[in-house]
Amino acid sequence: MLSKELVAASTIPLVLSILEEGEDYGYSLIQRVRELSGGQIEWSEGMLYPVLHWMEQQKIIESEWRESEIGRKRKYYRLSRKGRKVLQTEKQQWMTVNETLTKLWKHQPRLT
Amino acid sequence: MLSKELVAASTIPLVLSILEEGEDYGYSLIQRVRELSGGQIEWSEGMLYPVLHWMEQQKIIESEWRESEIGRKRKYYRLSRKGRKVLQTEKQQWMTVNETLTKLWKHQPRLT
DNA sequence: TGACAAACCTAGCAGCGCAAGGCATGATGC
DNA sequence: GCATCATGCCTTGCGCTGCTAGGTTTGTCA
Repeated sequence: MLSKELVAASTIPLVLSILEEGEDYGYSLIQRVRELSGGQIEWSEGMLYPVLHWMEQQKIIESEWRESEIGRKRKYYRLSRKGRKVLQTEKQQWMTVNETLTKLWKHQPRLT
Repeated sequence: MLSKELVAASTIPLVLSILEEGEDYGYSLIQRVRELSGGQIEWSEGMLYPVLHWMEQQKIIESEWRESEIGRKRKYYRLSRKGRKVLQTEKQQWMTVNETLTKLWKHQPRLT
């Protein structure tokens, strides 16, 4: 189980990154993330839906109610133009931290 | 400037990783992180000191007041045995998320 | 017909991040 | 001799927000 801080930090980048590959809906996002992470990342609906609403309000994603092939209604989300930009800066930020950590992890620890 | 979520998620891994290389004190940690990140990560004292206290209380780091060579008192921190274990799981968690994101970023976005 | 999975929603409040403010001391400059 | 800056540590308090817990609807399968 991941720390809640790490979950908080990665939720938006993950949602944006998945939507970059094509539209998707909430319930499915939860499962995609579980699969992609090999079961390590477990989102609850209660945390995801509010995030999606916030992201839509910020206009970084757009939604559309549609009937799926199997006859069930779903709210599909896709990236907006602004969302693509946000994703770029999120990527950048993530990589900054990642590089800082990686730099430290490459060192052999000093012997003291 | 990094998002506060990302700062929250990376603080403990960063502190532990720096201390893995050898003991250090609070004020210096702030500067080390600034340098390591090329000025991207800016910790405030108000957020760091409480974290250090919490970490000490959890016994993942240990502290010792010492007079530095230049005659100023400093509180030096070092990793405990438990801290090394925590660092391992933190690393693992970080890499899990990083790999999930990297996996997504490698794809060419589908054309829709 | 009732039980489960799929799919979505939100009120409410516990908990905590950190801005803001405080203290002490050494060095530097004039 | 005294003001100012950099170094170095500490904590209170409260504004914000994450997410638990609870809810609804619809389709399907036995």
